[in-house]
Amino acid sequence: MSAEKNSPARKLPRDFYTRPSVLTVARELLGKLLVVPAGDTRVSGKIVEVEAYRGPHDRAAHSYGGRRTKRTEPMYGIGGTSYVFFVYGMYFQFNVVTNVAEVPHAVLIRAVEPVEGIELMRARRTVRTDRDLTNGPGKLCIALNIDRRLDGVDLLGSDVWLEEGERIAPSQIQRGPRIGIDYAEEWKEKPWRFWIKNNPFVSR
DNA sequence: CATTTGATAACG
DNA sequence: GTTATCAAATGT
Repeated sequence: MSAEKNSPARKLPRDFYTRPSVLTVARELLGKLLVVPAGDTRVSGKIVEVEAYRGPHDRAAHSYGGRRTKRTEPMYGIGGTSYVFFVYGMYFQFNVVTNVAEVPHAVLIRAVEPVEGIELMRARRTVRTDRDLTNGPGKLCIALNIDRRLDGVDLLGSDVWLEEGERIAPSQIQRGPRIGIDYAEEWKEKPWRFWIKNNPFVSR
């Protein structure tokens, strides 16, 4: 496993992230592999559910209205930067920043399917079934050990990154409204959540 | 349905 | 500086 530990050849390139449409990037993130190294091994998961946030216009985005604080700063970085934030007093959420610098768009990773390091995930999460390991945005952060230390890091670096994965046919992709943003008025109905049809690891 | 705390905005 | 409000969720 150490031979491909950091497999740079499969890492998604900068221009995957800097494209202008956050919706396109969100859709194409499905099937990709999210990797977080753990010592000499890797813990990873296939992305099966995402949501796009398109600030400053999107009322649901933390960058709504151009809000720029210490917390939201990473969103203004270049595409391919990570944005990890803390919510509800106990959970982290992992996001991939898209577009060019100064345009605060991001994609929230809502669920992944465990691929590598499943034993480590089980140790970190104490749940009955493997299905509950990573089927939610807060859960996957615990399973993959994603926290504040990964906020604002470069996804082309070696702390956390994304790799080429399975190609998902357009017919296998479903879309619908985002979750947990009841305060976002007309923006809450935008169908900016994408997931892989029938995948058991999509959040409930 | 209770939980739990950092970030943020609104004060003064 | 201090205080009040609330949040891209989860476990039960």
